[in-house]
Amino acid sequence: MPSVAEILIPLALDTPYSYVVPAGLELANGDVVQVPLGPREIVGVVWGLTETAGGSNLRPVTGRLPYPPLSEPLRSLVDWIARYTLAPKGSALSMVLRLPDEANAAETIRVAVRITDKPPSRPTAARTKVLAVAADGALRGKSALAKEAGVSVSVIDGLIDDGVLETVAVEPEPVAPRPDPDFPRTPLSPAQGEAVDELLKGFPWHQPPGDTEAPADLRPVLLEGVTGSGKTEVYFEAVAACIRAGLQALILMPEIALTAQFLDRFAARFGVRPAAWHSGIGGKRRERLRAAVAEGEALVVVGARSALFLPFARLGLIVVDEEHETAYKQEDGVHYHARDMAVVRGRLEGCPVVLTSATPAIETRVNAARDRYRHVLLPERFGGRKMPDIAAIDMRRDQPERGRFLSPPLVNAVKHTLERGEQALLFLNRRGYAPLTLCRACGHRYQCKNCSTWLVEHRFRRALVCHQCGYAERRPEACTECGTFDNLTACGPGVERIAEEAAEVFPGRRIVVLSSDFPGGAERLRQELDAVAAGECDVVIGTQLVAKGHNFPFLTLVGVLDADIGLTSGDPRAAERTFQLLQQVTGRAGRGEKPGRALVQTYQPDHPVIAALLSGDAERFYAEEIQAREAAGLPPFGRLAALIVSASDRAVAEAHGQALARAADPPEGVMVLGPAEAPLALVRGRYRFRLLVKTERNVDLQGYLRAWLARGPKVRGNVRVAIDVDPQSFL
DNA sequence: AGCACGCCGACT
DNA sequence: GTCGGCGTGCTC
Repeated sequence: MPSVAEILIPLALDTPYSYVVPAGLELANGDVVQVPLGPREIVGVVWGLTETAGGSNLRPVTGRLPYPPLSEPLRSLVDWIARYTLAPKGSALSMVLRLPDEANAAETIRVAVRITDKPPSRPTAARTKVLAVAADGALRGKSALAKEAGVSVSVIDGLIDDGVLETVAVEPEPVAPRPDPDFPRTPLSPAQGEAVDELLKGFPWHQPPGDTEAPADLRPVLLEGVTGSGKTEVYFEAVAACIRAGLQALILMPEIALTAQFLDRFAARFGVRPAAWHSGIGGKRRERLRAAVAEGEALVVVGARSALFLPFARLGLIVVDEEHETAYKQEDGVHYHARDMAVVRGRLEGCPVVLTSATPAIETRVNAARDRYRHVLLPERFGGRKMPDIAAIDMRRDQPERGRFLSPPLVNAVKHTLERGEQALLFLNRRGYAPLTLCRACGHRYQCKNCSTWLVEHRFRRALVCHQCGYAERRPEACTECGTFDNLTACGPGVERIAEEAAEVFPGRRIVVLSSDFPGGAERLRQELDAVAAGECDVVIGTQLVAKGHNFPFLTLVGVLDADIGLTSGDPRAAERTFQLLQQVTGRAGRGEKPGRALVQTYQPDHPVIAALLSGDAERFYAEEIQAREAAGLPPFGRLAALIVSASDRAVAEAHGQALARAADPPEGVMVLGPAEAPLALVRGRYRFRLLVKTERNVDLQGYLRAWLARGPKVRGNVRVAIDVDPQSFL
């Protein structure tokens, strides 16, 4: 009887394909194989094996590939994610199986040169310069040496040919140096020590001293502690314990937080920087790290959400840092939330999962409150540092002049801060100069021609820009609608406009604007962040990116320019988002010795979000918000989903979306909310139309959505429908 | 994801 | 007349 293998192929296919296993080939589930598919050969994974009677007309498996097989938990994760997200199984597999693309296998050349005792046969000026540098006998990379000597690489090559320099093959830089769990570290505070004990309690690989048979508790743990309470040091101890137990640990971080600062902090605890995994690491290095993970060599991996799909050999712990971060949401291809998938992977691997945050997501808080998750609290800042003092500036009373956005009390506070030689941050979560441009003559508002959003003026670039799809046009001199000359007006402030105002109000001060569109790109932005952290700037004007990642030790005053932004956005998570963001950004004040101060400009100081922020009473905010959600049947008590219809043609996307809406026929407990607030967006060359659905908790959302799709207009090749279960953003 | 087949418009 | 755009369907 021939063996038949079910092979899952990492393409948008729902089911595995069957192949005959040729005689002499032993296959097991999870093996990585090559199979013919149409005219080509492709990589797949053994998803099942059967014995079948009768000669079949199936094509044979070409052979097994020399990669570690996918473990059972990882295969279950693929199945689980495909089921939960309604994505084709093959698509889910493709997140796990990113095998080497030979194309970009280039790694920086691993050849170093060293001086020999042979003198150059023909000394030239350039050669002398090189020899002066190389005289110390140290090993250097070819290009590094050329650069240091100020000559071109060909001079070095000439010297190698001449025998003056010798080449030495260099061991590739280790991808995964071994962290030392017992590296000397600064002692923990008593509160931290207690949190560590509490955290480890119940971890299956942890034996509490003196307690021989403590029952394992595999519930995920929410590690909650205010900004500056030292959560990181606490979970580092869990990582250390995990390494001592001979297991691997994964630390997930939002992409933005994966900074040199964090890696250094890790190095201070463990002696070496951890292996880092993110979209930027490519080629050979990526493959070597992957292999090191699969062999259990890499003990700790710090990575962005895609690290969740690495083939760990012995996973012992997953930490999700800043678990409330929206960056954990994957919004294209397979839509998933990395925090939740981490919890699933932990369950499948039988390993503990720790979620950390100063401002947990509502759903995580609810899970903790209902004992689905354990809850470990760090209520105080580390080392007796005080929480910043937060006060409101009521904009109805302390109005700035017309056309200005900084209120007099805030200006004064900044001036005093600067006089003391300290830093101030003005926070406004709006890039560009002005969020809306309109014509004074005819009232025409400039809108993106792709998306349903206003165009944002970027004065520096002299352009109107769509923040959804990146569409940009030159800011017109005359209204494109009525032709009136020079009569466009900028409505509302963005960070650029605040910078303009700050330059007038704080003359002679060094002012920097930090936003994700920083001129010169991500690398320049990173340098600028470092410069700010080093105190080389007086006033920082920043968007939400300053709320995360970097610490600014000289910062003692935070001014929130418009705390009310986002409270009226129509997003069911608006209150939660705003609270988290403001809590994080005001928490930046006073990281150094000095206690910090935050001033919050608002038109509605009595709004529950603002009031909770001012009083520092996060508990009250969570309690009220949870109650409101429950009453409205919103997540985490009900569920939300979006159907995302996409097509390369705007009209097609829209028409198909509307047709789908008409075919909804919702049963009891399901509400089709209709198109999202700004339903249309252009994403990567395709128009997306978003339809929102809300269900009560006990409704089978997956089943309903499947039925709906089956009933709706037939999905043709150019139109695609994706399902985003519990979407995190409605903008 | 590729790749082929097929149907339409615009070129030597 | 054909070249080539892309929409459509198929791959065990």
